[in-house]
Amino acid sequence: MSDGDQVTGRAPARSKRSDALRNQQALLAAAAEVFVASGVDAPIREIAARAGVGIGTIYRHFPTRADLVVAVYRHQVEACAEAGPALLADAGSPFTALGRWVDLFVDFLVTKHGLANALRSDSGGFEALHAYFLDRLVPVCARLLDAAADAGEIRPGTQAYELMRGIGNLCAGHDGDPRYDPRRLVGLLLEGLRRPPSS
Amino acid sequence: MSDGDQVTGRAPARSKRSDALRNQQALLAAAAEVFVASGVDAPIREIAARAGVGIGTIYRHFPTRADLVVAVYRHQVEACAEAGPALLADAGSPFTALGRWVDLFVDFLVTKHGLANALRSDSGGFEALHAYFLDRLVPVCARLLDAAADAGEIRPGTQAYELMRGIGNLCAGHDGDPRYDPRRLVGLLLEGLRRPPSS
DNA sequence: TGACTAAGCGGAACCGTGTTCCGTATCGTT
DNA sequence: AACGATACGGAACACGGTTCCGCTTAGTCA
Repeated sequence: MSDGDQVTGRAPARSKRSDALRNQQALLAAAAEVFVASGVDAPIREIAARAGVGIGTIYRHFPTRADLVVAVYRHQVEACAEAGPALLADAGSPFTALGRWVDLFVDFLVTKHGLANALRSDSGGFEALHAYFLDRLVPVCARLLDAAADAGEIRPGTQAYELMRGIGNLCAGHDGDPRYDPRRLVGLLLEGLRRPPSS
Repeated sequence: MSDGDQVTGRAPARSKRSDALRNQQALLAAAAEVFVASGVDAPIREIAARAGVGIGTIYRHFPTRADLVVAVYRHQVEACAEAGPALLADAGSPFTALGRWVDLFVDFLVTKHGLANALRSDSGGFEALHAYFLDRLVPVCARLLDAAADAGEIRPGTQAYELMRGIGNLCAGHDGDPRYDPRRLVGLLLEGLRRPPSS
């Protein structure tokens, strides 16, 4: 890990210099994009270029590839968690918010997917991350679902864990096969969640 | 595939020149050794060096890594199959023959292990290979078991498929962890097969 | 047997990645 | 403003895959 906290703690930003912090953020964002576009095996240089930093910088912040992947993972979980309430407040309707949120969640899953490979050998740190991810996101999703249900936009009674699990499974087989677009199916799933027009 | 036959056929050695054939054999043997020692991701150069040929030669015979791995796989199955009767004839006792044969079989399994990875994407050719391997080897093992049982060296009634499956499973978790030596356990398994001294 | 041809060989050279290292730029402080 | 610590960038190196081409040699034919 490049910063000093455990999975359960918040990022302490223990850094000294402002530019270092800026670069770290840029790197996390760039890596997330590149991972989505090219998988976790994307060339380091590509990530550095996208972030607008040198190669040395990336190695200073994240000595190993696993460090970077884990950091992105946590960053994405955080972003997802924080985006929930924000979307609820900003988007036109709870259902729209839910839709946007699910989109972020899918981004996250795609990134997460190669992660299992990148972390083989990394002892049991993987399970801890997974638990963290569930603890953090299920409540957020639940709140979005509740809001949409309260607004009468979707049928009530859907369980957040179940929905997230379903989305996760839809994203699982994703191997770059152009014939299989998980996002399309997830969209369908959401559509199916809609309350049937009150007959 | 570099030679032109299917899984079910014998190697046709359709080549024209003798040295080409020799090199192909040397390459198969060398690759098998290197795969056992360093896994299927071993550098091409290392295999070429071990076989005493140039890099170009390896690429001419086996254009892709999968080609080489498949060829080694089939070569090993063949070697295993042919070694059975030979060992039975040469070794002192059927049990010794069985022991030696199992040793070869383990070599094969270790090689085979990384194979699944190397063949992802290679359509369903993998299942065909697996079926071929079972068809070819189960009878050989069965004959060794029968001979040893007839000689009173092991308890009768052991099923070849079951034994092979068990050995396969013992070799499965093999990740280069020095604390886990499949061969040791397989030895134990064989020892357990021995007929208890007729009480 | 010797000349000839093309199959086959070796490995230098090239490319794309990961990784290291150090001179330079920048930040924050005094 | 000056200065030391910190961080930055990217050239340089290491390493493995892949290509390509001049040389060697097996096999043939007279």
